[in-house]
Amino acid sequence: MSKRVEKDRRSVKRLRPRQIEAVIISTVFDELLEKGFRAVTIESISAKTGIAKTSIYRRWPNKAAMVMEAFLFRIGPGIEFPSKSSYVESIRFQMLALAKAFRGPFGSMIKALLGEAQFDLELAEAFRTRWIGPRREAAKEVIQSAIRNKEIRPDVDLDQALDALYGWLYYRLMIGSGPLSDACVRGIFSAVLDGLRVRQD
Amino acid sequence: MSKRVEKDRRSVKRLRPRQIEAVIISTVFDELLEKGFRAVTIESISAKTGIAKTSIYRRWPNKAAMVMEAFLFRIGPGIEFPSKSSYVESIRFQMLALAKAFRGPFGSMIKALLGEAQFDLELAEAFRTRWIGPRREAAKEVIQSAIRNKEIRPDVDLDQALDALYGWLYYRLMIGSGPLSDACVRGIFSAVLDGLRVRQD
DNA sequence: TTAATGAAGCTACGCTCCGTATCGTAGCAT
DNA sequence: ATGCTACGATACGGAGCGTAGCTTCATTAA
Repeated sequence: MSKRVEKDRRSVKRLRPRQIEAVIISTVFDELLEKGFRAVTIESISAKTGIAKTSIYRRWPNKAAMVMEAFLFRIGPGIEFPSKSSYVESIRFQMLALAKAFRGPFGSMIKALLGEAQFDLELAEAFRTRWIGPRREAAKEVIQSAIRNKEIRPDVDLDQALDALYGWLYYRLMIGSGPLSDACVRGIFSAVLDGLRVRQD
Repeated sequence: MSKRVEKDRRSVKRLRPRQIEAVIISTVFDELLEKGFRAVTIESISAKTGIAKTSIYRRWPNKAAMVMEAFLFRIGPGIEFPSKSSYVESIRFQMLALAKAFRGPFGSMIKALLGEAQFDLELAEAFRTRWIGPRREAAKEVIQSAIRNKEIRPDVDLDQALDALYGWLYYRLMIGSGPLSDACVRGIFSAVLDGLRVRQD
């Protein structure tokens, strides 16, 4: 317990503010991966890093905010839309990549953050504005391009189109009603693109 | 604090096991509505009802299980599919009713339970098998009827169809990316039914 | 009627984590 | 050299968890 403190009594003894931020964020991220959201506590991070609890509370109001910061810092810009032969194809590939990410530790983090966000208004807001928002904007642009390119109907609402396309991914992630396999992505993607209804040709 | 205990020292003094179950479930439900999931604790329910904490722990292993029981007991069978001129119409109306329910306290409970389920395997399992599962089965039957009636394409996977139709509802509930208004339901429903893609007629 | 038994109540405990306050002091800038 | 700022240490009160030991009551069976 707090090996660092013992070891550093002589040499370092005290970290610079900038270092503290970085050390905490990286430790939080690692602990998140290794032990999950519930196991990460302010106290455990303080103990693990040797940084005083008070120093953590000086930066973040609570655990959720701290974890969110670590999450966003490490995740970076997210998953891009690759260039493909068509915009629809680009969306399909991005969705496959997102589903793949959802299957791993990244998915676990989203699960936990979104779960916790149900009880924490600020976290929910942060999740919306800092994670969901930017990604929706990027996706909207691609869809608009697809509309201009006459691949997608021009009369659909962009937000509604996004929810129709991506909603089920989060639904399956949270509920676990089915796999997030490539086959599923392809199936649902084409179902939504082409419609469930029998054609009245 | 524990007015009941004082008051009943003479007359009732001790509840029967059956009564205890009922009193707890109904109190949990009310508190859930009034104060939300996080504010409901085993200790607060014990204090409110005057029933000993130990008696609660004799019945449920933890708060989540207790809350789930209260939720299911009061909610009952859920929202039915009404008879309409077509099966697709029936689904549309049921979805409108579900969205309406999601807008109220019932939606808050789903939010909280599903949020908590991200951290509690047993609760997640209970949520899947006792809430999601039965409703999916009912929906599948309607979709199968719709397929037999040639309203919906026969080549779609039932689970995938369900996720395409309903995923966004849970997504919006959890993330709050947009309203759950009737207009939205109509928009997304018809988008998924008819497809986002431009027809290649 | 009386004893046994099962279940409730009561109390108290140890634990973890929260979030805050206080205080001495190290590191940096001037 | 001197001050300012931020860190580390420590301590605290509080909530809530889940468990244990014990007493008390209601029901049932002898």
